[in-house]
Amino acid sequence: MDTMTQKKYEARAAVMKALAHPTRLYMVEELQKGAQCVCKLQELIGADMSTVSKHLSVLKSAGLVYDKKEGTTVYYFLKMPCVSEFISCVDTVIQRNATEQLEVARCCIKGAQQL
Amino acid sequence: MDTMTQKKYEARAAVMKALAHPTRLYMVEELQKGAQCVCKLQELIGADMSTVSKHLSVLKSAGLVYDKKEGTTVYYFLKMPCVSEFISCVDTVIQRNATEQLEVARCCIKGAQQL
DNA sequence: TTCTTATTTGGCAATTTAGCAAAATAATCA
DNA sequence: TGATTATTTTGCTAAATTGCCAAATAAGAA
Repeated sequence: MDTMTQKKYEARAAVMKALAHPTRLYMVEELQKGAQCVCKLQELIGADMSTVSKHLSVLKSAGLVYDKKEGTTVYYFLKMPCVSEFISCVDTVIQRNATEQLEVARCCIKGAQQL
Repeated sequence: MDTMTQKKYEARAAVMKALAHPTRLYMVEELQKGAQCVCKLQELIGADMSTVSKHLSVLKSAGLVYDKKEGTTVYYFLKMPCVSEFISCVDTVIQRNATEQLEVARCCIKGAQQL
């Protein structure tokens, strides 16, 4: 694999990594509805303010959000027009996995037919 | 955030995590072209066989691939119909980031206009 | 200027992840 | 059966990630 190709996968992985956390996925979905300040996100998430801020900076480094300061308040905006389809894809995988699991249970585990 | 909602984001993050590695993204893209045995993937990737095997098991645990044994050879198959769009979305983000960076350079850094 | 509010940064411990090497499995072949 | 090939598992160490706390910044209000 040449260097260019390697760089390509590293770049993709960097974006994926930024999204690979429950809290950050939640943030992304909230921000899809509209911009929010850090304080509001903290309220929704319920973690330490510094934790929320750090998660936002991870998303920002990956270029998934940008921020805008108004007074002392910082608003974060999502810049990922394809989020919906993106998340739908992930949900499709999850749903298929669940379905498969269920089928295995139904046919192979006694007492699971009625599930 | 209720438990159900939390579970949802954790499930999504688990899938994302499985994809958040250059090697695994490469594997996914190779498998999109068609099933491959571990040996072939190792050859393409050039890492230790055990490393390749472990990456594949991560993808498998996330339900992104399944495997089929033929003799001593194990073939891996991708089961993620939406991969293409998924990766396109990531690439879109990367490209926009690159474009923005370039614009910043052009307008704000002396000697960068000709880029 | 000092106080207050909103946010970011630095430090640190706990957990997770990555990748190699060696040992364990599994299936086929001689 | 013993040898061979393909793959997985285990053990280990190094590196990265997470989240809280405390300290540092930044902007506006008193």
